[in-house]
Amino acid sequence: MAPLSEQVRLAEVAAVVGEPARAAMLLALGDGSALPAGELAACAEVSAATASEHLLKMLDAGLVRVERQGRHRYYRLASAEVAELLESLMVVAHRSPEPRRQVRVPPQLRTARSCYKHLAGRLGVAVCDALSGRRCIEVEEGLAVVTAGGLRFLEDFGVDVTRLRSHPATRTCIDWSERRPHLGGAVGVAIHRRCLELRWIRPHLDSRAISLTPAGVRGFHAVFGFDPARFAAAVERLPASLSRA
Amino acid sequence: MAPLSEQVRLAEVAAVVGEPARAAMLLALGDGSALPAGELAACAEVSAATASEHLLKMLDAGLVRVERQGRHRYYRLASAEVAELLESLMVVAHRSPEPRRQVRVPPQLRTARSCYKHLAGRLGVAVCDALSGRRCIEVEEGLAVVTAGGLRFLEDFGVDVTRLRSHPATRTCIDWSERRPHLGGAVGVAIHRRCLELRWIRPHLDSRAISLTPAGVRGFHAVFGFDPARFAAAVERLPASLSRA
DNA sequence: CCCACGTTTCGGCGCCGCCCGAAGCATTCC
DNA sequence: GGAATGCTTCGGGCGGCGCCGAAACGTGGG
Repeated sequence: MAPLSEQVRLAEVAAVVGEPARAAMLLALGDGSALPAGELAACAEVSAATASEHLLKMLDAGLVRVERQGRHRYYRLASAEVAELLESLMVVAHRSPEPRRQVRVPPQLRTARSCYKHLAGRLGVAVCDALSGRRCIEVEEGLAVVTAGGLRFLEDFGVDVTRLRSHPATRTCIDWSERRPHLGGAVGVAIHRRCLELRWIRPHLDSRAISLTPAGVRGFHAVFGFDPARFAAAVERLPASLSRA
Repeated sequence: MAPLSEQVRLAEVAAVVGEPARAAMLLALGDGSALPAGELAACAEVSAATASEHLLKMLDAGLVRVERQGRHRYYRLASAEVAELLESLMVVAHRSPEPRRQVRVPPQLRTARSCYKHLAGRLGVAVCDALSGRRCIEVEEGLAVVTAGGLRFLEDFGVDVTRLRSHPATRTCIDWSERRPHLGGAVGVAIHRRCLELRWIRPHLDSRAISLTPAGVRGFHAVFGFDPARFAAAVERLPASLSRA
């Protein structure tokens, strides 16, 4: 009955995440961006003092890192492992029955969002499906293997595939809102980056949601075959000033 | 700032896990076995009444399932996703700096343990390394691809490889105690099952730790090339009555 | 049928941790 | 230098949650 320390530490980490204000902050950092303490306080809807305490605890628990920049302190997730932990929690949380209350995923998040460094939500799943349908990838539980045709496709799309030739596999994650897999790992990250480069997508400032630009609608139609109407809800309607570079 | 419901539920799930007694119970169930409420109370070192409350909360949160058998109630993890969540937590918990206190992983667990349905700990990592060294698998971040030689090796070992021919890749997990990858996914499960079949390993009753049988020592030496002395600490010293079938 | 046992429900106690306002540092801007 | 800004530290209040013993419930055994 010895194994104490491991249990204790697991519980400690979970307890740190398991506080609404802290969870809100972690989710705000979920796409890997760095935010100053004040903004995180606003995300969690608590005072600066309270937020500071929470941030200290998350630092101690190894969930976040901080770097000073002038009189700001920018916090970000400590590692990709923490992002994975958050995803694992989302999967379980979204499936949990929880008697009455029905879950409502905010439509913006559900349509398209970033998951650390790759695409998720309906858009992420659609990309995965499109590649799978064109035999660019073979999807099975937890991972996807890029085919020879997939290599050419990705190269045409503008992704650097040199590393991919020797290691043609990549991870997939279960998408918590869609309950279907989307591409993660190196390939998922590369596609996400390429979409940003092409300005097909634009992350929101205040959440992990993603907008499609008009160019993105055309591009996803031309390259992946998406019905332009399918992601109409995600087409950017905000002035560019409200979006990230 | 709308996305409330998702945050709330994530925090709820994490809070349920983030309580020492509940975490202890979850870890006791971590290998997928089913245990009655009373035994879980003992694992967590709380009264039956307290344990019952905890179990109710974990049921509500969708972390565990229960089935009645006579006057016992057997609890088990609700799904593989919950097991993955626990692993994610272990990874973060084990890496977290946490000022002074140094982590002590119980040696039994560190040497060999099961992780839901596959091998972990030093033994799990050693199997992964051995396969990798013999070019049976190509390991990269988050996954491993089985080579043609690997297919033959696994077939000789007695694993059913029919499905593997068309889908030659499998997941890897970061081992929280070794900080190195071990095999998960279908291949990891198959190897674990085969080792059980051959009676090379025997799970403990009271934790996820695993013993090697004398046959296991010989077998791992013959097939995977392990130094027999390397896992001497894990060789079963208990009477068989204390081990699971 | 009654008792033994495993489990859950109830009531009440005690502590931990979340919260905020105010004060204390640090940094930048004028 | 002084004032404004961003963040942290301190002190105290309050609510919630985990804990247990006792009692209720349900099942199986004699």
